[in-house]
Amino acid sequence: MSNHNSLETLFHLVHALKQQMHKQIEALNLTVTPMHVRAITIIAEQTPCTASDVAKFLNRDKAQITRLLSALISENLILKAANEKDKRSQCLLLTEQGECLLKQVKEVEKNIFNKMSKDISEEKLAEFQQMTRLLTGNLME
Amino acid sequence: MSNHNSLETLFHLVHALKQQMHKQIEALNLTVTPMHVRAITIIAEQTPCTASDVAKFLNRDKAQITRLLSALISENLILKAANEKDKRSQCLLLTEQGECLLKQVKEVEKNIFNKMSKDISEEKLAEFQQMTRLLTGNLME
DNA sequence: TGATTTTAGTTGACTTTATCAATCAATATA
DNA sequence: TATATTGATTGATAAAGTCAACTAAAATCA
Repeated sequence: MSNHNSLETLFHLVHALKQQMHKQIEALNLTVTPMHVRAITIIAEQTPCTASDVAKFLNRDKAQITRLLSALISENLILKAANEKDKRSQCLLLTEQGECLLKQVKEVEKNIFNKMSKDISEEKLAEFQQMTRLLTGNLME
Repeated sequence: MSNHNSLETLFHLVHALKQQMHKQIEALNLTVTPMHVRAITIIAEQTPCTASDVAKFLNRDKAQITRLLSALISENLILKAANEKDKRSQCLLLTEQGECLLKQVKEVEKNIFNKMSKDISEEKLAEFQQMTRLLTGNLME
């Protein structure tokens, strides 16, 4: 496995993923972006969840997260509630509209996952994910 | 392997890759971007190579490729030569400066690859790449 | 052969993603 | 108590990306 080809192979896969996600989200006439989707999912799955949590999970700059969350608030998909533990931060919550969107998005992700993993065994997929995590861990040391 | 986690896992890996690449390119005081690097590598490895070839290889829009190549020409990293087979297109070639950059970039990629694959067998890596290609193929059908 | 369709490359306009720097206030640490 | 760190915001800017429209060359069709 030569180094250039392996890196390029991964870039290709993720690019294909993003294109597929874009296509299916668009087909549902949803106006959210991939990063919106990811943020909403994180907020739905972590409790409590602050901007800092999202930034850490995604390993992104605080500035980007602030803007991303601000957009989601504007779209009435999430809201901020005071964090009793820390006056500097706010807890993020999905609105009803956000919950509704999350359901649609989950469906999209399922479709994409099924398409991607067609004819591939659960075992192989589990191995693949394990390897992905290993590689990521190595890179982040 | 749940669908959301698997997609997220891949995004994390590629994000880590890009960050690592950025860090190492910056450390060499090179002013190129990741896409510059990828384009230069493609041009070096395909003969003949036209803008259309690059766009197809990367599965990107022609507009982006035109701009990318234009930037590389401005930086004197590549040049265009008439394509005798088709008056509409031009063959892309690396300049000496481009060749020099390519060598540095190859070193960066090798470092990243070695870091990423630390303690992982060649066999496992080959399997991983094979799987990556399968998944990409499924998505692009 | 001429008409029509497709393709290579360019430009315009706009969107999405992303980071560094600076700042202020709250919290943690020495 | 003084100092350092952290949460969030804003400014400024860069990189990556796409759709649309266009022109000219090439391919295809009748």
